[in-house]
Amino acid sequence: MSESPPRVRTNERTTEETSETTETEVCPECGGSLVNDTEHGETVCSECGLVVEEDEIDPGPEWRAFDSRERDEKSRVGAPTTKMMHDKGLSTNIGWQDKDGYGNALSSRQREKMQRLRTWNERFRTRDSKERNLKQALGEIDRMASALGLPENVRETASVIYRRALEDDLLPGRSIEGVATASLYAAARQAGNPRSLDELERVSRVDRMELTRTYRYIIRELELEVRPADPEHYVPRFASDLGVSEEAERRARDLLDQAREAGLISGKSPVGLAAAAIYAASLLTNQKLTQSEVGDVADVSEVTIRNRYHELLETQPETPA
DNA sequence: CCCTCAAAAAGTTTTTC
DNA sequence: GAAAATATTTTTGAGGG
Repeated sequence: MSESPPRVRTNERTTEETSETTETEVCPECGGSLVNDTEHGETVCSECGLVVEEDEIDPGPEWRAFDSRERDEKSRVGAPTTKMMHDKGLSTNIGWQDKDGYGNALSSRQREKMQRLRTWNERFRTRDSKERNLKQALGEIDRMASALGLPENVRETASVIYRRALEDDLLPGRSIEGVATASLYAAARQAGNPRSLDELERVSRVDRMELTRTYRYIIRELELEVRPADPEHYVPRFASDLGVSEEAERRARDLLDQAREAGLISGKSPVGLAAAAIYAASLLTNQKLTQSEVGDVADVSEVTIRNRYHELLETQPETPA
C-alpha cells in the first residue's frame, strides 16, 4: 500500500514520439545522439552541443507556460500540426512515399500498415457521410485537447466515445462541436485526468448549457460509467503547478480518502476539495502555501478552501508525525 | 495572512408548458 | 427544449485577529 501508483504528469509536453525519430540520428561531429529541442526550434547534439538544424517550426504552445492558467492563455488554439494520425487514416491525404516525416524509409511492417491505411482511406473518403462528420469532430477534439494540454490517450478515448455516439445515431439534432466537446470532457474524466467544465468551455465553441446537456445525454445513452469527478485526480496537476513535494501530494490524497469515507465529498465541488486538500497537506508537511496561491491555480475562492479544509481536518483529529 | 458570518450570486434539478 | 421554481453551493464583502 505504501508505494504510490505511477503517475503521469500531463503538463509537460509529451516526448514519446521524438525518441523513435532521434535515436537513429547521429551527430556528424562527435557521434553522440541528436535531440530535438522544440523550444528553440533546433536539432542539437546531446554530447557536444552542435546545432544541426535551426528554425524548425515549433508546433507547441507559444512561449513557456508555468501553470495551467498560463497554458490556457498562451496556447495556440488553432490545431497545431502533429504527427499523430490518430484517426486511422481518415484525413484527406496521407503522405505516401513510404517515408516518415524526416525522409527516412519506413520499416517493412510500417509500410504494410501504411498500405492498409491507404486502402481504408480510399474507402472511407468516398463512402459514408458520417465519416466526414467524424473527421471534422476529431479535428475539433484534437484542437481542444491541445489547448488543454491533454495527453494523447485522452484524445483517443474521446475519439472512441465520439465514434460510438455517431454509430448509435446520437448526433441528429446536436452540434458536432457540442458532442465533440462532451466526448472530450468524458474522456478526460474517465482517464483520471479531468478538466473542469470551466476549462472546457474556454476552448470550446459551445456554451456551458449545451455542453452539459449533450454530455449528460451521451453518458446516459452510451451507458458510460463516469462517476462524479474524483477530487484526487485534480491533485497531481495542482500539486505540480504549485511545486509541492511528493509527500504533500500523497498527504492530500490521504485526506481526500478519509473525507470520502466520512461522506463529506458528495455535492461539493471536486475542484474545491482538491484545492483544500493540497492546502491542508502543505500545512501538514511544513511547506506552507497561502490560500490565495492555491485558490489561484485551482480557480476557487479562498473561502471555499477554508470551509473545505476545515472539514477535511476534522475527519482526522490526530496528526501522526 | 487567516478567520467568521451573512447575504448575494450562480449552477442544479425538477416541474410545467 | 425553454422557463420557472427550488434547494444547494460558491463567492463576495465587511469586520476582526
